Amino acid sequence: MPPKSDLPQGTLDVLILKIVALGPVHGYAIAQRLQQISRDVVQVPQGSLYPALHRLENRGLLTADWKESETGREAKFYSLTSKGRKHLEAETEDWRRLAEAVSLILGLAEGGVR
Amino acid sequence: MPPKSDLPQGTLDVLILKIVALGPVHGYAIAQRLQQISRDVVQVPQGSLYPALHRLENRGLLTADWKESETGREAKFYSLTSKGRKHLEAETEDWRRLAEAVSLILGLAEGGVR
DNA sequence: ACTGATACTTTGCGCTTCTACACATCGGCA
DNA sequence: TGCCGATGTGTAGAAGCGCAAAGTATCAGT
Repeated sequence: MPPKSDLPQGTLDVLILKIVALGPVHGYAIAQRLQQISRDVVQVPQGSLYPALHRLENRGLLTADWKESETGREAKFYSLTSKGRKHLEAETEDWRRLAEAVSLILGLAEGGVR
Repeated sequence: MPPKSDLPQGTLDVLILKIVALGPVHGYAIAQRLQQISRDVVQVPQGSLYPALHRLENRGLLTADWKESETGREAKFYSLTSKGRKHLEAETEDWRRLAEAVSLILGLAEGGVR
């Protein structure tokens, strides 16, 4: 079981947007899914999750509605706005480019740059 | 030419350590190499670079010596300590695990989790 | 009656990054 | 001679973000 990693600043937003993009979900479920899919590498504390959700809602990337959850309890279900969808695409592209660049650098051999 | 991406928190340290690991270099050259290798994806402002270097030095991961640079000017050359080398290995491993997890999540299809 | 899981909220701390400066030397060019 | 860009290091202020911690509430199982 791999130990968890703290999330770099800005990464949480993209992950949340992506999960929400798969269909309306409430906050608690988002954290569970992230943890589950990443096999415990990504663990989102509530103190990080809910402020992030409010942030995204204030930016107009998410909308929220109170509905009944699967367990019969009231929960806030988040959906992606069209603005959020565009943002997700851009952020995803950014991540890909960055991840490629970082991997390139970290993969450098002792020889240096040629 | 791809637009630059802002670096997520903590990523800068690993990149710096990696460049320094290839051989002693001064700060200015570190920024140049990062930008060059990443094809302008990674651009390190001086206001981010030097505080990061001091931070790493204070943590005992880097040591600094004033030497004459290639152009004949005085410059601070940074070297990796053994502690820094261990740290770099651990951080690199962390990055790999995280990048894999994030890519996994961002690569999810509309179908959701099975 | 108690514990654990579900579900949301808020506060305060600490850290990092960015923008914007400031300072200094050197080479090239008009 | 005067100016500008590149080289090279540095600081100050502001803004953002993630995390720990604590609080609130309901529900299922023991």
